Amino acid sequence: MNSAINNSEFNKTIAPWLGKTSKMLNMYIFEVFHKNNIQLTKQQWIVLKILHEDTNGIIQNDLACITERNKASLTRLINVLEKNKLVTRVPSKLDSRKNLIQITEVGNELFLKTKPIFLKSLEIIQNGISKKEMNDLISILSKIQQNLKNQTNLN
Amino acid sequence: MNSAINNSEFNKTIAPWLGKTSKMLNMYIFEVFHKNNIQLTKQQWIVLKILHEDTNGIIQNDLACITERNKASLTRLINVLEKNKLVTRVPSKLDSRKNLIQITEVGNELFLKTKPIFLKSLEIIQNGISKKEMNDLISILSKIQQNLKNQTNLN
DNA sequence: TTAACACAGTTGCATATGCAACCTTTTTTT
DNA sequence: AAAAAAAGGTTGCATATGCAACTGTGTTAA
Repeated sequence: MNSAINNSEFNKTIAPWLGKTSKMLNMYIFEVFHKNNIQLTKQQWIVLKILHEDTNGIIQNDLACITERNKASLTRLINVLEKNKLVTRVPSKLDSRKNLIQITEVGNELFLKTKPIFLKSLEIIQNGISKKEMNDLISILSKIQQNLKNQTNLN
Repeated sequence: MNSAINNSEFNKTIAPWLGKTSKMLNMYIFEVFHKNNIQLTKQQWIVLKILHEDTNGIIQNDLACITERNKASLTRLINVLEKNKLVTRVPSKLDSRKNLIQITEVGNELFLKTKPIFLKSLEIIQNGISKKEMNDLISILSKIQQNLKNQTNLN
């Protein structure tokens, strides 16, 4: 049970920090939503956010691209959201392959209700971290993302 | 498809950066392993790493704690690893509730084979990031983790 | 000592996610 | 125009993960 002191090579890399912090954040958001009787995951929330900002609707492939998941994952995410009446699939009239995903009124209301809660929660967990540190953090993560993109594209 | 320019409040928080970078990293590691014909996920690798360092074996609850997941998740992670002959469940003789999870020889060999590959991959994606930046990053993530812990503990 | 409690693991149910294969429909090639 | 290729979605199969409920075992309190 002694995981405290561990200065191995591995633990000086981002790998253990990134995954763990990200998981903790997801759980925290889920918990906050839960306490407020909101049945949403962070992932679902982000999809709602995007759809809230573009009420014309977005086709699944684009939504997958924007939210950084593959289309199969997005299909299922939309399935859940549709099951919960938060979004609808509207078949495109111009191209019958496409679905336009639109946020419903219920979805929109839920989003507006959760937005301040979500942002407030993020504020709390960024407590004690300066604006500069936040910018640094984002800047470094950007670099890492860029490196990751370069790696996965080449070959 | 235009997700490029987006300076909303939300995008200045860690939320979108953390999740995305973490996911990209997991996928990258999986891809690297795949290319080297290694059937392992990053999560599995980390469990192997811990078991490699403690060949006496570790009981599931402790392993869950060390790897920051709940015991149900760990059970299934171990199921996969056991299925693939990389670890074994050894029932404790002192307390028949407990299982000691031990790495097998096959698991150990696989771990040793993958370790340099893993570390090399991390080096690559940390390319262009100074030691100071890495330390800053880890320090900030530590703070965030601490905040998250405080939040989830208090009620 | 027996009843209550605590601990270790597993399982059901749910979400999230990726890859590969597949079906339709549209676009491009020939 | 017919064949080939590409695009948009869905589905099967797999892993990862959490919560809550449950089983079995050990420890404590009455």
